[in-house]
Amino acid sequence: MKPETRILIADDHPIFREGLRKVIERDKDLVVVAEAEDGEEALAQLAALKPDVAILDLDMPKRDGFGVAQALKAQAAPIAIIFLTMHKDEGLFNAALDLGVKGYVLKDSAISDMRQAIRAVRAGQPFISPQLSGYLMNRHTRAADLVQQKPALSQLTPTELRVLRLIAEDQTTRAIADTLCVSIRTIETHRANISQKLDLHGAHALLKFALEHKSELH
Amino acid sequence: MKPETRILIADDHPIFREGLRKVIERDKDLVVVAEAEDGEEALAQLAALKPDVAILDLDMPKRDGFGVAQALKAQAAPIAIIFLTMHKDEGLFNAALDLGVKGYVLKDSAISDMRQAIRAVRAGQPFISPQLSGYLMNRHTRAADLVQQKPALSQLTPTELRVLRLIAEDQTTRAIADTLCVSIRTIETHRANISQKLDLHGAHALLKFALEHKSELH
DNA sequence: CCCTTCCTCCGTACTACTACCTAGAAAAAT
DNA sequence: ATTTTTCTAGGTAGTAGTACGGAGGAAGGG
Repeated sequence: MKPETRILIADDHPIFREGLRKVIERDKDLVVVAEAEDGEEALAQLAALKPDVAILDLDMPKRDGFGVAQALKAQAAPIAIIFLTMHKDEGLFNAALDLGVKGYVLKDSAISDMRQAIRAVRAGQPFISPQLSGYLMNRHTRAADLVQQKPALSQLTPTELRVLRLIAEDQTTRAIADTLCVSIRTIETHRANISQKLDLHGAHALLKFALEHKSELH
Repeated sequence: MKPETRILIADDHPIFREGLRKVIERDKDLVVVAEAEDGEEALAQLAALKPDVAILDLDMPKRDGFGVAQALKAQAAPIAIIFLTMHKDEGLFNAALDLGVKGYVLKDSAISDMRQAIRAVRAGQPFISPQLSGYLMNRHTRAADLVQQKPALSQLTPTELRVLRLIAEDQTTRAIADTLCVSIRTIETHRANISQKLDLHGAHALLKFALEHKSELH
């Protein structure tokens, strides 16, 4: 068997690459199979060698790490991506997450964190440098629910909460009625009451709300 | 002036406390002013000394770290809290965040991360051990779209993408038609084509999809 | 005991969207 | 120059959900 993880490092500073390689290869099962000094070279190497993990500097000539990630994404290549950057840029960070990048490591903490990061993304787990955890908390928590505590889900009755959970699972009113073994009309009443309590109006307001607050419903 | 940060360590293992103290006090401006071996003692010390940061083990006799944090919260004490734990427990983690705890460090990475964590929470910033970043992502985005890769938005035509964006903004078919100055029927056709291309079926599948992939539509 | 809350169910009208279908004009690709 | 794609628009039908309305029974606290 061969449980080793094959890695590409893309960064335009040779010294940095060398240092990172040394750090990574302290672990015997992590192998750096390629280095690249710009985005084009990285893509070529990635296509040729199909490594398991790509460590991409965001600041590179020709094509930056972001561009490389987009290309990989477009190819649907099964390569886990770790972004490496000096800058704590929230916009870039969010864009990276939206792209599906699971690893985001600050160069400051690369020495201590990179090996853990590689193992994490290899296992499909995300790994975010803790200095950026604030950004992560800002996502979706768009100040709305952090500033004003949750919009009073507490005023809902147990049954209403249950219905709301099922709505969040994209169940139709009929399906919910079957699940709870009650009439459709009952569920419709619950929907109406929930909407009224939460001040929701319009065609899909309830579904939208349920989807957005899914995680608070469990 | 006195820019030093005063710290309390609460953990029931004396050797661990000693080790952590050594690590922390490598930095001259970080001072461990108190140690406690259980929750009661921690609360007493906190009340007496009013340190800036409390590092609380979750697993302690008499009153665990969670209980101490709740008590501090109730007193509205201006003490930043860092939870320290061996366990990767998602429920506990979420409960901690809901309590307002900003620092959450795994014991594994305490040696390398703790000093950064102290500085972060001292500045009001969160610090989450990266091994837990997955939990953080689960909190508001159920991570569904990060795990599976994108279902080919590329096969949509420009107009279809435009319509999809407006759907994601919760616009009704009529509103979209008005915005684009075309007939409602045209938008309905677009919706039908988009749904077909993305293999979406059911009442609100399109809206749900649009909401979940909002970030990829810009 | 009364009153409130909660859960249950129904009627009617209306809106929004889906699910099929056809079809013409313009633009792009071949 | 012909074919294909894209955008446009419509017909007809059905489903899902909203927006009102009303009503009975069960549980619990005053």
